[in-house]
Amino acid sequence: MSTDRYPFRDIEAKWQRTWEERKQFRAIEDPGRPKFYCLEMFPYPSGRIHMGHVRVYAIGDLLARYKWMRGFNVLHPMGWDAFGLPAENAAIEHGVHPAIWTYENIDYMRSQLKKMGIAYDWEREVTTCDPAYYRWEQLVFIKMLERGLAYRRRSTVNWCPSCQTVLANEQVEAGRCWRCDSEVTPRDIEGWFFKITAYADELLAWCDRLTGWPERVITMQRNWIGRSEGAEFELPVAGRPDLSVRVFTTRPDTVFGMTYTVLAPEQPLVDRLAADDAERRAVAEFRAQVARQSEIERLAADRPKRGLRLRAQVVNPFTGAAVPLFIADYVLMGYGTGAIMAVPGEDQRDWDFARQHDLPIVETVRRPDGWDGEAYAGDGIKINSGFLDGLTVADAKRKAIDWIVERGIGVAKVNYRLRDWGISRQRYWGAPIPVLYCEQCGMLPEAEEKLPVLLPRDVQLSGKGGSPLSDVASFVNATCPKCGGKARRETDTMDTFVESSWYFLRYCSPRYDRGMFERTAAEYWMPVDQYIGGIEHAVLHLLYARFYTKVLRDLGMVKVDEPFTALLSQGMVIKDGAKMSKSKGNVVDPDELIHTFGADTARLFSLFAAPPEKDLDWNEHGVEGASRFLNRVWRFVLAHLDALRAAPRRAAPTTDDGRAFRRTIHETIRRVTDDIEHDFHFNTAISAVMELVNAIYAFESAAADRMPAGERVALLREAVETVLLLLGPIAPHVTEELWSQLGHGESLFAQAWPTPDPAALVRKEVTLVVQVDGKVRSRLQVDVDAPEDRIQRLALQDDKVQPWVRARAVERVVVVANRLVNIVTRA
RNA sequence: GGGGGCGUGGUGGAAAUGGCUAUACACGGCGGCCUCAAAAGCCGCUGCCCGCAAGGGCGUAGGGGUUCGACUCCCCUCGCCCCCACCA
Repeated sequence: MSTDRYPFRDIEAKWQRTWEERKQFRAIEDPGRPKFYCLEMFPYPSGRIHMGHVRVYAIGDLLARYKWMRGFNVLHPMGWDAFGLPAENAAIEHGVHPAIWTYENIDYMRSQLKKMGIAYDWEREVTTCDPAYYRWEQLVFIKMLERGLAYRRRSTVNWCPSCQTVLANEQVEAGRCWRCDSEVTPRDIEGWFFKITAYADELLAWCDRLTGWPERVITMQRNWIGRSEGAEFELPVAGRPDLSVRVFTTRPDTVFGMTYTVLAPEQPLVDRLAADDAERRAVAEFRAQVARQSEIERLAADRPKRGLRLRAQVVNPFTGAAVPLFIADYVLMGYGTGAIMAVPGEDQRDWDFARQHDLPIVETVRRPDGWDGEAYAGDGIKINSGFLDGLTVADAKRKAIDWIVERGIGVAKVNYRLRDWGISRQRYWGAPIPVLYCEQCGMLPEAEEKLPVLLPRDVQLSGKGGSPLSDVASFVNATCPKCGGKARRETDTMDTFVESSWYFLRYCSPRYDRGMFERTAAEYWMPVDQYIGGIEHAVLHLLYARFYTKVLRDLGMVKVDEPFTALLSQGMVIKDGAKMSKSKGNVVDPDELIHTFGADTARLFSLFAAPPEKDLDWNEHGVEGASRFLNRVWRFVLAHLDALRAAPRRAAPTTDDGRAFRRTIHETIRRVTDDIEHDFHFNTAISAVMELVNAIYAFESAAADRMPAGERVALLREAVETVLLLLGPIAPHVTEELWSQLGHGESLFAQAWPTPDPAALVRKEVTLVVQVDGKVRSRLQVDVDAPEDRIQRLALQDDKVQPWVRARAVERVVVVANRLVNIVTRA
C-alpha cells in the first residue's frame, strides 16, 4: 500500500461542494443550443450502491461531461425506481414501513452517488413512489382503459409462490421468478393487462431503425416478439356438423401429411368433444396430471410427450380423410388457437409423439440425398401432397393458403409469441390501479379529478395470501364516481415496470403539476440520445418503455416514436470468475474503495479494465495501478507547477524533437476523441492518455539540453493541460484541482474539448516496412508520398533486403502508400 | 432444437475499413537505481524455440481456403458464453 498518495479526500469533497454550489450541471432548456440527453438506468433503492452501479454511472458521467465540453446542452438526471417487493419484504422481516425503508435507502445511496462526483442535475431527481409521480400513470391508465389498451381478464398466469404475486412473461426466466428464482406455477386468476400485442408489429418494424442499439439486444427483442406467418383454418369434427377445430400452422404446405390433430388440455372445446361421462372423467384426470407437473418439468423438451386419445375424429379438408384427435401436454393453450394439425413427417415434436403412440408418418417433402434424420423441416420439393406435388415449399404454402381462403375455411394469419403484459401485482408497495367496482354500475375508472388514488400508509404486511390492500377498509370502501353508491376499490397494484416505462419523460419537467410532463420540455429533450444500462433489461424494461412511449404518442402526448436513440449495454462486474454477490462473498464495497483510493481511481479503473460492453474482471492490483497513474499525473504537475504556470499555453516548437513531441500530444487528442466517438472504447482512450503521460516523463528528462528552455516548458504545459482535459470526464476531481492550480479561474468542464491541430499532425517522413514474400526484413525512412519507383528502388537496394532477393527473381513489388513495400519473389 | 456472440502472453486487454515489425496500455514477475533498511518512486527486461552473438524459425483454439499479404474474409472441427425454447 502506498503511503504517498495525493490528497484525494480533500480534493474530492472540495470539488463536489463547489460544483453543487455553482449549480454547474443544472440543465436548462435552450432551443438555441443542441441538446444531449444522457441517461443511465435509474437504480432500485436497495440499500447501497454496488460495483455495477459504479461502472454504469462512471460511463454515463464520462459521456455527459464529454458532451458538455463539446458544447452540447446536456441533460443528465438521476432518480429512484422506488416501488417494489424488497421494500415490502424488508417491512415483513424488520417491521419497518416500506416507505421509511425506501426513503432511508434513497438518502444513503444519493450520498454515495454524490461521493462519486457524478455530474447530475439533482434538482431533477425523481422518485417513483411519490404520489406526485404515480398519479400521472394512473391518469394514463384510465386513458388506456378507455381505448381498450388496458383490460381485465381471467387467465392462466405465472404465479410466484414466494413473492406471492403474478409475474409477466418477461419476468419469468426458464420457469423461475426473475427476482427470487423460485419456481413459477400456473394459476388461474383475474388480472389487468396492457395490450402490448397491439403494438407487436410496430415494435418489430422499428427494430430495423434502432441503429444506435447493439445488435444482440435488437435480436433478443425480435425473438421475443416472435412473429410467424402462416394460416389458420377449420377442421370439421367427423359426424358433428356443429363442431370444428381451428388450428394455426406456419406450414400450410404440409397439410397432406397431417396424420392426427392435437388440442391443448385446457382447450375449452375439449369439454364439448368428450363423448360420454367416462371420457369426461379421463379428460379430467389427464388435465389434473398435466397441472401437477411444474413449469420446469414442462420445459424439459426431451421428456416424453403425454397424450390422451379422444374418440372424436377430425376431417382433413384437403383429403377428406378422418384422423385421430388427441389432447396432449406438448400443445400450449396460450399460443395460436391452442390446437395444431400434427405433421410428424416435417415436425420433430409431432414425430416424437407419433412414434410414442404408433401413429402413421407421411413425408410431404422430398428428403435431400443422404438424409437419415427424423422429421425434416428443410426446403425441398413437395410429394404425397395432391395438387401441391412438385412445388417448392414456399410455392406450396402460397397455394395451400389460397385453397383455404377460396373455400372460406380459414385465413392467412400472423401470430406473435409476444403476450399481453400482465401488470397486476397482488402486493402493497406499488401504484394503485385507479379502478372501482360498483355494486350497481360494475367496473369503472376513478374520476380523473380525484386522482391520485393514494396508496394508504397503514397496512398490515404478512407476506401471505392476497393483496394486502384488501384488508384496508378505508381504502377498499369507496363511492362510485358515477352513481355515488357503494363501490369497492381495486386492490392490485401496478407492476413497477410501469413506472420505469416513462421516468425519462418525467425528468424533462420533474416538478410539473398539470400533467405527466410539460410538452415543450419533452419536445426539447426527447428522445434520450444515449441510454446506458445492463443487458438484463434487453426484453424487460426496454421493451415496455418502447411500448409505453408509443402509447403516449398515440394519446397525443409525445411526438417521438421511440424513447432511446442509442443504447449502450454494459457488461457485469465479475470477481474471481463469478458475478459479485453477497452469497458468493466476492463483493467489493464501493464505499470502502472510495475511502481507500478515491472516487477518481474507482471510476478510472472501472473504465480502464475492460471495454464497457464486456464483463469487467475486478482486480485489486488493477485498482492500485489506476491509483498509481493518477498519482503520477499529480506529482508531475506539482513538481513543475511554477514553471508550468509561467509558460505560454500553446507551444510553437522550432526543433525536431519539439515538433515530434507536439505531434504526440495532438495524436493523443485524436485517438482519445475517436475512441469515445467511434465505439465507446474508453479503455483504449485511457491507455492513450497513459502513453502521453509516459511520453511527458520521457520528454522532461531527455529534452533539457536539446532545445531552448522556453520551448520545452511551453510544450510541457500544452501536454499537461491536454492530459487534464482528456482525463477530466474520467477522473473529474483531480483534474479539476490541477487545472485550478495551474492558474485557471474557470472550471475544467467549461473548457472546450481539445481538437487536434492539423499542423501538429503533419509528418514529413514516414517509416515503411519492407517485406520480402510477406516477411518483414527491413524498414525504410522516406518522405511522405514519395514516388513509387523511388520507394521500389530504395527497398530493393536495402542492405537487409539484398540477401533475401539476390538469389531469387523478383516477380513483383507491391507498394502501399505510406505503409509498406512487399517484394514478391520466385525461386 | 432455434438465434446471437466469443476463443490473442502468466492476467485484464490492444491492433476501425486485410498491410505503420501481433500482444499497445495496465497488472503480475525479474533485474537495477535511490535508501542504514523498507515503503513509495524512477529506469530497464518480460510470447515460445535454436544460437555466445549477429541472426533465424515458430506463434492470434485446431485444420483447410482466398490473397503479394489474414487476429481480421470464407469453409470445416473443437471449446466457452448469452438469449429463447414442446410458440406448431
